[in-house]
Amino acid sequence: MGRTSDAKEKLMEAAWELIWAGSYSGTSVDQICERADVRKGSFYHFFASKVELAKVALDDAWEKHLAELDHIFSPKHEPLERLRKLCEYIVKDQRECAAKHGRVLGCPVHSLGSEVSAWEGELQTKIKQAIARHQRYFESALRDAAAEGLIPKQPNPATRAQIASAYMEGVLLHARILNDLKVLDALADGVLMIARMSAPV
Amino acid sequence: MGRTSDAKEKLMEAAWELIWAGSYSGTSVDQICERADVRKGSFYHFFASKVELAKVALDDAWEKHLAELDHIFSPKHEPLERLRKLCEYIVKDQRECAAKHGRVLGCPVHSLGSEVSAWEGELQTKIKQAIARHQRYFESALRDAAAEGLIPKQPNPATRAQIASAYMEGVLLHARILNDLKVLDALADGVLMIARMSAPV
DNA sequence: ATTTTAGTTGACCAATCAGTCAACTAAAGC
DNA sequence: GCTTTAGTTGACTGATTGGTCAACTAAAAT
Repeated sequence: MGRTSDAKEKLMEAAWELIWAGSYSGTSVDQICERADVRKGSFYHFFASKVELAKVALDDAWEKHLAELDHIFSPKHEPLERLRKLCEYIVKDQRECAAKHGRVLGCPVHSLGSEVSAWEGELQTKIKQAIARHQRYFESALRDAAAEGLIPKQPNPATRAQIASAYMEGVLLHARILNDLKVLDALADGVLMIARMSAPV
Repeated sequence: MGRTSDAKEKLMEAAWELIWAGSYSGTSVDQICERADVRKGSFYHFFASKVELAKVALDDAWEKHLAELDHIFSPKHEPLERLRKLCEYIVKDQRECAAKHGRVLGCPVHSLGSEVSAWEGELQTKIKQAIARHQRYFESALRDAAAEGLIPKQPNPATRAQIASAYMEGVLLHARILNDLKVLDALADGVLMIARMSAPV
């Protein structure tokens, strides 16, 4: 079946890292090719366009993240322990990326999502789906926590999940802009405080 | 002193709107000029570079926002009322921008800040300053609220301000990516819940 | 009214952009 | 070992990028 190659994987990895560290518009196809050590002809052999590569790279990264989420949010862990584990995983991941790239990168889905929010197409759809699914993990854990009497029934798990995930996104964005890992130290406590807080008076 | 002109203001407004609606890298000098109905030569008569214009436009927008913040966070309002007023102002502003641009835009400082986070220079400095100052308004109101016994002493105002402002950023980012004004409906309640929550057990 | 000076214009630049293509190469399957 | 076919290459395109400049224009100051 002709010769084999790892150029596709190298391109995906290079693209994802460059877009994550910088931005989609600010990353050129030439840069991606140079980083992947692949010629441009090969790029367009594997991908129809730059945005097509972004889509495939996002898919790939999200699938890997999903596997991790399923592990973290396994019902074998106590509900609130799941949230704590998620925070620890994210902080660990941010630390590793910061060590690798020399700066804090934050959440790739939200960085890319914010930049291309005005577009229409599959990339936008994938990003929205990822955010919605991520929130569902939160909601599930919080519903279990409420059912087990670990947290108040009000605000309800859906509302709480929205607040907690928005907070988490905010912290990651903050850490990226300030390029400061210390911002992440408070993440787990903050999420758990939100998870346990009671409804307004 | 030679002829006068409003080209500088027109360029600043056009640039700010285009960058806010889209992104810095995705907005070209030609686009900015076309929108402002100004020729490129005039652009470089007033601004040394594209990034220079972004800096001045950010300064301008931030100064206008600061005036609004001083009004909202006036001690003549009750501490928690200040936070509610801020939320209402932000939601109102987002509604107006959405009506004007046909989509929810979120916070311009954070969108730009996230995109250019890897850069160094004055633009980056200005963005970090704006975020820090914004958080200080939160902290001041929360400290007053704690002093007046309106909210628990723990978590302390600084921690609470970090959580509340990160949450707010997260909600705005969420609203932008999902392009949905409904996301903002819960903002005020969420901020006030965080303002009133008690420390973890 | 004339000089001064701030602002305007459109042609221009080298570099870079995303994307194309025909010729070429090497490995897999037979 | 030959054929098939997937992958590689580098030169190429036209459009766009940020930025320059000398000639020009009009209003303010004298």
